[in-house]
Amino acid sequence: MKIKEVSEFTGISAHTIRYYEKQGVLELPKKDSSGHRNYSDTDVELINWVACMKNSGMSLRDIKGYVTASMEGRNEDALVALRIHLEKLKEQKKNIDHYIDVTEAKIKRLSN
Amino acid sequence: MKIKEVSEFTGISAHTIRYYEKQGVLELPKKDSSGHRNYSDTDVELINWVACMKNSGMSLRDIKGYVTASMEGRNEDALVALRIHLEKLKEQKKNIDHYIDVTEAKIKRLSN
DNA sequence: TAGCAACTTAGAGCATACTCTAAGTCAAAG
DNA sequence: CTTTGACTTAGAGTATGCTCTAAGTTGCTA
Repeated sequence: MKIKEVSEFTGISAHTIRYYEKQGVLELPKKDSSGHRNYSDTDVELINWVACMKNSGMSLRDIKGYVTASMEGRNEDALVALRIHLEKLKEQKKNIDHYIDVTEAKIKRLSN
Repeated sequence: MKIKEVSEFTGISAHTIRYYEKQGVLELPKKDSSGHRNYSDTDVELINWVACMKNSGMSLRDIKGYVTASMEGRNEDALVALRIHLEKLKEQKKNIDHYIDVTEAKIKRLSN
């Protein structure tokens, strides 16, 4: 897959994919004979999961930690990163539930 | 209340409160004889609610919209801002629930 | 073979939201 | 009186995460 196809498939812009590679969040894929990025199915799968983590609010620093552990076969470290993120998501959910309550209450108070 | 007390009460730093005033998110409070900010109970109450909105992820632009409507007595506009924010919170909650599921599934898959 | 789209790089610019610095004023405590 | 600490301002700097630009190469299509 070329970068544009990956971009369309994952919803991350080509600019952003290159940016992630420059930041070390993603590894550079193999290049074809004319120097263009050529992504394997495995690469695309990883980028897709990165998109998911990004959308769920994981920081690039943490995504990089996950990806690096993953690429180096440090499976336990990758899992730890995911578990920490999961805890953050659950915390966020709790906070949002609270803020929904508070905002609903405020709206009710102002509606009189 | 002086700015430091407001800062302690609301959890927003004095720097940030001044920044909000410069950005027009908050109105400048009355100043005492030596030119220091002197916040009324009403001011503090508003800043506290601003802190709540900020913590729940409302952008400064939207908080400014709410505060301005509120200060100008445009109650319906203030309410609309809150209702829009409430919808965003509910959307966020849905997304987070989804990402919790996805992350848990990923963890399970990697745990084998 | 000319044109066009898609690719490449380094690096600049932007949006959001702070966060800090410099230089100075002012009031109360020792 | 002088030191301490909180306050004032304008404005610079930081962090995150893009987003775009410039200048150039490559490869398909008419």
